Amino acid sequence: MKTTQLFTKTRKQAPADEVSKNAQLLIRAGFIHKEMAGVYTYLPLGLKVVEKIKQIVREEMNAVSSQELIMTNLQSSEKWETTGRWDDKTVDIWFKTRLKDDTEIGLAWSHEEPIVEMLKQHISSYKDLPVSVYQFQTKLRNELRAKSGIMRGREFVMKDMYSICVDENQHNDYYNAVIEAYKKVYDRLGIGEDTYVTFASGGAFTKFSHEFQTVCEAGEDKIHLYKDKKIAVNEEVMNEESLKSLGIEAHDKPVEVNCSEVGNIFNFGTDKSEQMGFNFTDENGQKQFAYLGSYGIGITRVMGVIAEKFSDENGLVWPQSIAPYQVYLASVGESEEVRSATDKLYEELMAKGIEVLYDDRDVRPGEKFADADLLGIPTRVVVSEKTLAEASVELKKRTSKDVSIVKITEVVDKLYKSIN
RNA sequence: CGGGGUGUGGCGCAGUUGGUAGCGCGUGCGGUUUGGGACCGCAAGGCCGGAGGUUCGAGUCCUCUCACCCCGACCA
Repeated sequence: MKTTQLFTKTRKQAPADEVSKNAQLLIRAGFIHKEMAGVYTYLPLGLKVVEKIKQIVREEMNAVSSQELIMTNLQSSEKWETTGRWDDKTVDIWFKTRLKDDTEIGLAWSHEEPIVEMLKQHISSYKDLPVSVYQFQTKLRNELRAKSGIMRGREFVMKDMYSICVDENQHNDYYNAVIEAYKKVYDRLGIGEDTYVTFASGGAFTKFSHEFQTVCEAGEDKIHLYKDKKIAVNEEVMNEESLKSLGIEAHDKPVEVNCSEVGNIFNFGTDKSEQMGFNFTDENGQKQFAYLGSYGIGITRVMGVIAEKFSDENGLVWPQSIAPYQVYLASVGESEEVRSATDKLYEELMAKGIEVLYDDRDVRPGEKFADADLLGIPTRVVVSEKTLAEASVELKKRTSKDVSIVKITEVVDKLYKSIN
């Protein structure tokens, strides 16, 4: 992609109505556009990042034999009434609307009840199990107060997965496999080291849930880390009873850190299937209640967390795995020689399948460098008369100040190897 | 939802005691520039969130309303 063709330009100033770092940077860099409080459009650059995050999640969910589908955003009230969660007093973030015939319907803030109802109709035998399905869907939540840019919006993209197992062992095995799959996801997203499996409230259905909390100054949660025991506990469940059940003693001293919840998984056991009448026939012809699990990852929130965590005073700093482009190619000086050499390099990089953003604008070098930094592209390649005099180009990592000189004949291979 | 704050060209802001809007960035054209967001000139672009009111006259005062931001509460 050439900068002159790319939809959206960067801007020097962030809009006054954004305070959170992630939104300021993402807006300045042209990744997102604010529609209203807590509601953002994902522009071409932002969409690329979202899709890359989704693809990593997709690969890891497929690896635990889950199958992708997509549910609807319009939901009937019936499905939620069986669990008592249609009530606005129980779930206070519902967006509700009406059909022309006055039927009240809800806009999806979660898909748990609808998906269980749907699965019920397709599963009747132990031979159908275990099953796991997932989707990437837009969730709509009528939050009283949106905040923190894309980290807590009223409309956001979430991966939610649901597993159905025949018994506790099968279920626990799967649940643990998902925990491992989640760890792989966060590793690949570059936040593995700072992401902790955390004990948290399980809400209405389970005593505890597991959250994946990423250390982040802008996060809304506070967790207590017991590093020696490798246990993290959400502040919301810090009480004697839960600490005792986790084997934490009085002399264990935790470290408190701000975190953002990037994933949350629930072990429902058979509670939910009993409530919703989800059963299947076992080998003996007996009706059994299914074991259910639910597993979420906030796709757009993860993007916000990464934008917050890795950015510096010059802008965004994307991990290579989710950067919108791998290489920022910039020509310095507008001589015919520089121009044609850069054009040629651009074509060669493209031919190798390297995602490159070519800054082909006729602007001063400083502006190109500033934009390369703001956009957070991992590698910057500069072609100028100076470098061409030595048949070379400059290479610079976004995360480093060092500039290396590479022969122009070798740069494509070198980049290809560093990316693949 | 409680408390606080802000709405003026695309963005960031200024606008004195009310006298029918100004700056920077950005944009277009011309020119000089070209290694960390250059500079000169010209130009386009706003009825001041919306409605009502006071007044000879309202961006400036009053009322209502909408939107947005922050703190808190909330976050199965």
